[in-house]
Amino acid sequence: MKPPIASPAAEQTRNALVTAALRLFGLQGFDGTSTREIAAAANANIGSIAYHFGGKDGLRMAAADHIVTTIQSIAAPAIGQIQEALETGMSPADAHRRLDVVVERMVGFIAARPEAGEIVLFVLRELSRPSAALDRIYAGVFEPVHRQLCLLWEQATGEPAESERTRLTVFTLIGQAVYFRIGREAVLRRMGWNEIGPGEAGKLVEVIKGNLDAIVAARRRDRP
Amino acid sequence: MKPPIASPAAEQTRNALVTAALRLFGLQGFDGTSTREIAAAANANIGSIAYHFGGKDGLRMAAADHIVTTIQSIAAPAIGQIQEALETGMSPADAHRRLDVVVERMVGFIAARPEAGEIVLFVLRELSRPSAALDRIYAGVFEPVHRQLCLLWEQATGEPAESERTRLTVFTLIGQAVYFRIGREAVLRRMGWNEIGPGEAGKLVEVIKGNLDAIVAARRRDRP
DNA sequence: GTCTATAGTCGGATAGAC
DNA sequence: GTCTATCCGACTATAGAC
Repeated sequence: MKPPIASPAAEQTRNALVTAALRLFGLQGFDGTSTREIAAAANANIGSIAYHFGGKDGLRMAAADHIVTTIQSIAAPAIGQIQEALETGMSPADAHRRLDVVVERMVGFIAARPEAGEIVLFVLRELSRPSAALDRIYAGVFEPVHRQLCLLWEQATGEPAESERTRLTVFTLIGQAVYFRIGREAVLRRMGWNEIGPGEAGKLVEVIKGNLDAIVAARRRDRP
Repeated sequence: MKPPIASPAAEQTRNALVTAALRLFGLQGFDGTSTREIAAAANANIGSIAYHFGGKDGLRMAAADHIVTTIQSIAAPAIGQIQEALETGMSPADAHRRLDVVVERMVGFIAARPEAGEIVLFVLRELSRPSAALDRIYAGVFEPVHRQLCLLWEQATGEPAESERTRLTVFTLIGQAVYFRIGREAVLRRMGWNEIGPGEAGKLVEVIKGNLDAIVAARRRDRP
């Protein structure tokens, strides 16, 4: 637990530890990372981990919380805007356009942005080996974002937001983006790329947006 | 290295170790799994790991090789059949139908089959932290399968198999399936499912096949 | 081929000095 | 609050008995 009154120096140590832990856990996994390594990367002392977080597990939870607040602060304006539009009503074309924008942002964030990469990798590791940290991330990020997208999908296609098909379809959209992070190594080799930078990310966005457009159009044809 | 002449008992120990290692590495990661644990799961002795594989790393390579031969034996007939059809020529509709079948198989394999789950998890861990083991898996499984799919895609849509867009599109297809393994925990929670069994897998197949149909149709419209 | 014993390393946690 | 020293447990690898 965080002490009630924290000096600026203490807060700085805390932040450095959380940041380093997030990066190293994401890159090497929880088991693959030692507290000594984290302390060294944060220019902090090993003992400070126990002091600030009670131990390695506490540091994992703190990293998860950090992710939740980070993403929420990034996504809050976008979600608010969508929420507002949902309440005042929007046309299917408008919803479709907003979906395009979301895909663009999501692909850029997940597949290409290096700072975001740490977060994505951390979350993926939590997904593959769920711990208490995942519960917070799921409740704070995953579920609300997925729900928003389902609502947008309903506006764009007319399919009920909470229908099984809609929820699964939204997962397939997310999956297309996520794969370019997960399978990055295979993608790089097969494409002959050295990295997924802005240029490559643009190509991914184009393809995934093309897929989205095709799927939305087909679904809309199903419900005239 | 495998000794030149192996008794049946030795071979059995070897196999038990590789099988156990594959499962545990996939579930817990390489660092998260101890050789003691593997030996116990295989009903073998700790020393036998050093004897048969030289050490923990050798066991990882052996597990990778096991995956390659397993998948190749499963996929060989399907690939041969496609290869044959490619040589004698096939209609776009025929190619599209074959793509549907591939998606069905792939989703069933990746997302639902429990025995396959071990393999998928192992591969995903290798992708996120590439080692020499990944090289074999990539060359033996990944690259050839992806290449086949690109050829099928060309037959179905008319887009060149090795164009950037085709290769990326095939990755988005794979990504849709893979995500249901990676993000399984999030999917289960959001869908209110307890597992991804045959029933759930059927729903995934339906959605992903629907997506595939929509994308293929759109691409074909682009090249009349 | 299989197993036991052991050497050597590294990890997380803690107590106590400052 | 920060840092050092240290304990104790767990791990891999190896040597040698059988």
